[in-house]
Amino acid sequence: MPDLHRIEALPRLGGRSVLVRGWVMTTRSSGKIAFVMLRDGTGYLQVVLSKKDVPDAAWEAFGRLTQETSVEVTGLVRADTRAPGGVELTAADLTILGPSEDFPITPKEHGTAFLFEHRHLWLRSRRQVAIARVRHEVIQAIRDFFYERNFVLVDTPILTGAIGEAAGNLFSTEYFDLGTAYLAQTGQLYVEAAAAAHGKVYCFGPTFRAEKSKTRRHLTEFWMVEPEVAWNDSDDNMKLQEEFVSYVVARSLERKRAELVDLERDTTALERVRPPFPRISYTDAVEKLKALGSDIEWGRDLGGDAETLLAKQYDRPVMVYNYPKAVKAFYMKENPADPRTVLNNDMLAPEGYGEIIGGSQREDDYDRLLTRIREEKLPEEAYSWYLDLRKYGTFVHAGFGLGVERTVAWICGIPHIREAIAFPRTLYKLWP
RNA sequence: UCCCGAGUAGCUCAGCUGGUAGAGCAGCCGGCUGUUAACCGGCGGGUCGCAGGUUCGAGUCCUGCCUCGGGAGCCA
Repeated sequence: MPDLHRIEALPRLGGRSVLVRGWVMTTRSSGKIAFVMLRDGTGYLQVVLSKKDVPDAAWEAFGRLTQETSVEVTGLVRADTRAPGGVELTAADLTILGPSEDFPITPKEHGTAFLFEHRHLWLRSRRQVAIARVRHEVIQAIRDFFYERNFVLVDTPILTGAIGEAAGNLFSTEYFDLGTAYLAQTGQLYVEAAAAAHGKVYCFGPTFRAEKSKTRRHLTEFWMVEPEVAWNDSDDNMKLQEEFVSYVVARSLERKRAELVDLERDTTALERVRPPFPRISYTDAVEKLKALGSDIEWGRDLGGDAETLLAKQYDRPVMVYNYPKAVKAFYMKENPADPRTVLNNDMLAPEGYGEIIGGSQREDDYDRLLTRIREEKLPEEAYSWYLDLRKYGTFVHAGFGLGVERTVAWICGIPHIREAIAFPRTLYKLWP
């Protein structure tokens, strides 16, 4: 029997006899000649069977092929312009390895509810395979970016005591004799501690939000990468963000172009994603939005509609900085030039994908931070270790969080964030 | 929590002002030696989300409930 090869290797094996294993996507036949579209995870291959050239058992097996049957095929690799992909396999033999009865996901249309009920099987479809591979590249690019710049990865806890922001939107669980533990909604406070140890750090892991959000931009469990850099101010922070996002997009274009083409993504929109990104202050953004007909008022956070409207004015991600203090988290540093605002910024992706980054320079003054904790009526004791960071050699520092699924959804050009993760967790989806 | 929308065959949907439930795909049988979501002919397939009400008669009208989708709020 010939050697086993993956479909991705076949274009280089023209004229050779090979063994391929995979799953049947579709079959077609015209009486005495038959076609099988096969996938093995590395690619897609058309197999051609001619009744007179294969054993009777193989021809009979073809008749029993159904969608997603796993098979073993031997044959001759041949270039052929009639084959999708340009290469096909002229079968010498075909054996069924695992039958597949009534595969639920047919080549026709399905609704999203049905598809997510069958997410474990939907993952096999061509489109979902392409998205997963772009995600894989995005994550690898994230790690490479920080590795190349000598950031240290620090894994932050998923189980935490009362910390972060208000506890109402956190998942909770009993934790031995210590009372209630919460699932982390950010690793930021911990990376701030680690930044004083290593200078440049990041954490990367799952985050949990118990918000009852039902939108195409929200998940209850999502992946977030959060760099934190000692001695960076808000301007440095924004500079890092635009370099970072440009790097991730460029890597996706460079190494996953075929997948983006599969997804019918307009890659010219991604080619434009290079520094510098436009920057606009919150105050100027409000004026601009008003001129565009929005009913936004200074002091309110930007809603989804306002974000989309603003982002549409630019051909690459836009950074909005210095929001009103009242609508932002306690740990953000007050803007010395305008104490009504803080030194923060959001990055809005183009094409309506919304906020992919939220970041800020952190409050590094002990007394002001304590005042803010008290103003927000947060449990002071729980933040004693966080306050310690300002007590022992306080330092200017800034960081941000990037949502992986939102970024992947934007790069892929898919309408819903749920498709950007293998097994999404949403308000009504805990299975499969 | 609030506001919209949708539940009819395995799937996607149509079903008008109330009058005996339909199509395409999938499945099964047959045909075809180059198909590209192949095509052609045939066959089977239904508690119309649930409960109640109006009516001679309800998939269709009314009330309540359930489930799901989108959006608001919150955020990545």
